[in-house]
Amino acid sequence: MSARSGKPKGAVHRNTGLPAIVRSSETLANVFAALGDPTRLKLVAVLCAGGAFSIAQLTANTEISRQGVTKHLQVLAEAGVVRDLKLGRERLWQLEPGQIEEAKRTLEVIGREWDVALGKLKTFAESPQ
Amino acid sequence: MSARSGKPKGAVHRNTGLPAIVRSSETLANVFAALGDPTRLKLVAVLCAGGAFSIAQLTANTEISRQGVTKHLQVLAEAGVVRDLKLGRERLWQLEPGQIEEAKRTLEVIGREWDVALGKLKTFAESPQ
DNA sequence: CTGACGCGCAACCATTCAGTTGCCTAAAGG
DNA sequence: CCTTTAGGCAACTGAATGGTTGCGCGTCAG
Repeated sequence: MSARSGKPKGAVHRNTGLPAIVRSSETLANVFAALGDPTRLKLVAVLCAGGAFSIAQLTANTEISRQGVTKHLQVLAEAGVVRDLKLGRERLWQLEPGQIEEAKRTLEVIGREWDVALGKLKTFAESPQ
Repeated sequence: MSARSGKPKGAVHRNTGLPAIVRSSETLANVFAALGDPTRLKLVAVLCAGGAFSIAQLTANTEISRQGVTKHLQVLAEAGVVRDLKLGRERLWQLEPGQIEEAKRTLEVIGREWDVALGKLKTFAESPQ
């Protein structure tokens, strides 16, 4: 902080570039955080192969206990990445690709924005004087 | 763990579907985890606007101390999302979009895989017999 | 030279997190 | 009925995380 002077932090979310990245950063960060664990990433990988799987089935693919898997699934559910549906005495889990789609779009925006910035830098460097 | 017994974890990464998602899940999860924090997400959003920023500049946009920002930048750097270059007594940070691109591709694969699975389910449900 | 600035290192604290174990409930099935 | 199977709830532990403060070191400017 110190003597860096003013810069009213509203400057971050102009409507110029990076649009909803900052706005809903909470929700979005939740999605990324949910995917930011090897075990959960594997769970998602299994679930995206289609269908709905029970906790016991999902546990069979991991090295951890059933309760551990349950906790991970809850994290994914709170981030809106998966959804559960009860069936008899089982609880089946399936992917809910909405939030993943949103996260993907964010990464696209970041990459695009970066490319544009590079282009501007280039033209600036090439401009005479 | 309990009755988890053997299970040669090679069964997880068949080459059947979900390709490199599982293989380099460590690295990939690191990238997602790095993006899975509001402060870091904002840092990335600022950095993707182009150019290289010093720590002091980046700190001005957040509510936390300079050391806090430094730590976050280190996390991002270890995930390969940003890169630093020393210049005089300053240390400038810029985006390194390679890993972000990789992460984006992963999300694309997940979505596509899911769509394919839905399609199969549909045709199966519609098939006679 | 001297002071201010930008930054790194290390210690420290509180909170969260991943994972476990133990026990309890409920649905099937013989 | 009794037993098995799938899962939920709660408590607990160790490790990681986010954040802070204090201090020391190089670098630039007057």
